[in-house]
Amino acid sequence: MEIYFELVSDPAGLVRACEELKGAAVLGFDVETTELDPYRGELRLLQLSDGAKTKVVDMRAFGGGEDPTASRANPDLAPLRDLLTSKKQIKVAHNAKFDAKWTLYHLGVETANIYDTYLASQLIAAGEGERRHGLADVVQFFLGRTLDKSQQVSDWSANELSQSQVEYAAKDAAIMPEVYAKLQERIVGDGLERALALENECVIPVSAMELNGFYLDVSRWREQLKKVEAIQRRTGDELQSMLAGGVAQASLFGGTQINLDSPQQVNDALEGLGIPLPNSTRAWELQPLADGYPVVAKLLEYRAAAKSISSFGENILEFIEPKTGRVHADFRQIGAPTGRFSCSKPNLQQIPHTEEYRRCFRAPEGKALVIADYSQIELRILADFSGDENFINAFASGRDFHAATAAQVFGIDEKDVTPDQRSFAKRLNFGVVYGIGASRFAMMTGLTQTEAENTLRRYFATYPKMDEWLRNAAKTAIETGSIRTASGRMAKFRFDSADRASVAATQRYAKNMPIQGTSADILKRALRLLHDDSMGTSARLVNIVHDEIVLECDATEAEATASMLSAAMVRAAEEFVKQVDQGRCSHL
DNA sequence: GTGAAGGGCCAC
DNA sequence: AAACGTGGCCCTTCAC
Repeated sequence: MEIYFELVSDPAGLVRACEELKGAAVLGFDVETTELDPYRGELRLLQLSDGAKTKVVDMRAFGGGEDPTASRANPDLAPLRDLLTSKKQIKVAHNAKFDAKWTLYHLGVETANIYDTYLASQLIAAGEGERRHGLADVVQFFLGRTLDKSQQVSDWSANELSQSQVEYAAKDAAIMPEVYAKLQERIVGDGLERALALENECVIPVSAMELNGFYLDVSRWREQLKKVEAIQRRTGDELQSMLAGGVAQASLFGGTQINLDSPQQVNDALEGLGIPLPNSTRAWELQPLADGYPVVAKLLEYRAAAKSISSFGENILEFIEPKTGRVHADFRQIGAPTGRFSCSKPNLQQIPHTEEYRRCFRAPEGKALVIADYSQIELRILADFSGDENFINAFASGRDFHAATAAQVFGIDEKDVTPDQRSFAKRLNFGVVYGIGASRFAMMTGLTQTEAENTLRRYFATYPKMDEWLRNAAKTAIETGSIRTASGRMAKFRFDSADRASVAATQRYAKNMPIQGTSADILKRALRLLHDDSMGTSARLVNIVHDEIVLECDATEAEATASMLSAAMVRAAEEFVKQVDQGRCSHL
């Protein structure tokens, strides 16, 4: 495909180019950079295209470079900024977070009216199969054409870019309006407009969050690490000697050393000691044995320390960006088919919730962290979806939710609920949104199969409409092969109807997906509302953990930021479910 | 050496 | 026939 493009490298040329594109309703948008990380590299080219006319802007000619100071302040770039921030035109980009981050950092502007073809493609696929969502894959799938991406990793730092490089850059932007048209047709056809709007409106908040990064107190972190390392050494030594008796052959070098991190070797050693082994050496299987066998208790102690060292040790410090002194993790907007975010490098969504670890992620001097989470959001969504009066009633303000459930299920007064009964109710409440069955409930509570079945039966008899809703979700999944969240986000699945396990897995997933996915819808909506509300304030998004939002702001604005945050979260939730509490909101 | 698979465990 | 959903990351083991 031959395309018409123009390389723009002077102010007058840029004015003309932007003038030519101003009338288009849809603009393809792409950038080429020397690195993947905006803090590390240079924004080399910026491409915009209405599908017919394509402009490739040589950013180096406008003061571009690794340091964004010059390009951000360059008045010659005003026409480009106007175009990007114009709400009139849809900016179509593939994985727009990437382009948005570079333009945010190097041009100082928030791109408006983003349409992300990567997210759109993911929504349409609805978690189905092995489909890939790279631009070339999407072009192949939706347009039936092959896109050459070989120049993507070429050297974009050269002073003189080759003709094929510039042409590649132009093509990537030029094809976007066409990709947009095809995808949008499917989005509308599949009823995914609202879900995609949520996603597209989230791109800027997420881009900003990644650029903001999260401050980590390195000395507190190392302090904690030292403590755990000492525990690991001590428990490791003790465990070695306790296990020694169970190892068949003693080493020639005195002590018998086994690799404590090898489940296989540990398993053999435990067996040698005559310990009745469960199916695996997983913590929850070993826990019941810990009381009777000190060596098992020691193993669990060692494992906990080893896990902390390996997953939450020195490695996280390597993610601190020297330019900012902060951790800039990678958030995937549709990390799970349910719509949940995932996070990596490092995963800030799996930091242990204990005080020793959380205190390391603090606000820098003069700043404050404001943290808010939804209270029992998934259960509230289930209550709202099912309309079950008894279940909704358990949420009445001032009540202990799990105790209220226990009272209803066991037919007693709330003040007479025993700790055991409350614990059963709590585990049922959590399990029910995952489609728990009697066997699993029996295993986790120690009840017999029959007792577990009876308890479950009593639970669902107490909440008949909830039971009905869950059964109906499972039925819908089997009959239609798909299920949706409140925003219309869809999950498709294939299953083997002859295979009971596969059908059961599909039914469990179908019960959980709309709930988990609606929770994700709500969080995404909250991020957008919050972004708009926080304009002109000191509040900055620094982390999200499924139902929790973490902001950093000037210490003097902590109170105001906390009110703003919970207000935005409540408003977002109310767009999808009727009644919701803002949960806890704290600032430190 | 590199990479996939599997066990294990952190978060919600 | 009995496996409660979604992720990421670490380690060992084993094949290439």
